Amino acid sequence: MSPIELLNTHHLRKTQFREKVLDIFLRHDRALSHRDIESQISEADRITLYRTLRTFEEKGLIHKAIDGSDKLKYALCAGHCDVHAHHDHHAHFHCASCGQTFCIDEVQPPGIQTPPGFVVESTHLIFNGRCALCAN
Amino acid sequence: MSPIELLNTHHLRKTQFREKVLDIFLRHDRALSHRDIESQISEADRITLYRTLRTFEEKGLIHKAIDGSDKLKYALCAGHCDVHAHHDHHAHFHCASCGQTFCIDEVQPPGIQTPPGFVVESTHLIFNGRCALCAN
DNA sequence: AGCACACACGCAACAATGTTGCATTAAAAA
DNA sequence: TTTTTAATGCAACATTGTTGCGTGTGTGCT
Repeated sequence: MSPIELLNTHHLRKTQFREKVLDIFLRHDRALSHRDIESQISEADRITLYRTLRTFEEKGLIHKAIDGSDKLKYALCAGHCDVHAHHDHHAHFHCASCGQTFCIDEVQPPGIQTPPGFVVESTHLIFNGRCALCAN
Repeated sequence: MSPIELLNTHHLRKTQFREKVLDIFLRHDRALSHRDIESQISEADRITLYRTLRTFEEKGLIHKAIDGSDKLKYALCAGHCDVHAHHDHHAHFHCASCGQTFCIDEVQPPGIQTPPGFVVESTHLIFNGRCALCAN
């Protein structure tokens, strides 16, 4: 999947900036923070990036990757997200050492016994620890 | 458990400010953000609160309650945390409507099959949805 | 009780992160 | 190509978090 294809299928205008951002996501198989992305685009405009990420999330290209760190991160949706709802029920692994966040698609969050009256809309499962590189 | 007892058992100095903060935690059975606490103390000093919360977390009185919102929250430890390690493997429910976060002690996070080399140190399970009050 | 020491507090200054408004520019439609 | 619509870039501002330092307060000691 190329940046342009992604923009087309999600009915978004094709701009240089958006293509750059998507290209970065496609080249990294993990969740990225605002800073991660900004530092990889020369002469990136902070504000435009904030708005680009918000738009991408609203249109279902990316979703928030909740990893338990204080930083908000985003990851490319695996294709089953759309405009109406994110199906972000998958798990994330956050490395406490290098700060990187990886998507763990294999693990399914458990069912819930919430108190009566509570309605669950999405579930997040976070594993915190050390990645293969930092564990040694 | 009273504020003073908590400070004593954790070997912390008893100050007015700390007692106020602990009193707020004891009166609310849920995770609180910096803002939540600040707004309940008249003439609270932002910086002192940051340092108080950090100290409380280091000494094992409170722990970070990761709820998937962009805000960092803290909740009182249930007694099994200490100076050396937080046993924060329990689940949190975050209401998307009112923003409140509740601890769900009954649910146990599942085991993991992480990629080889990855070491898990803690697990967080977050349920996002609507609480009993907001669901109607 | 009084004293000394360590620590907590409160303030200032700064750094990082996120938001809003508006004029300009670029993409899509006519 | 022209018109229309949306994205961009900049300024200004709001919020959140950090660091340094002088002052005040709690605690242990004599």
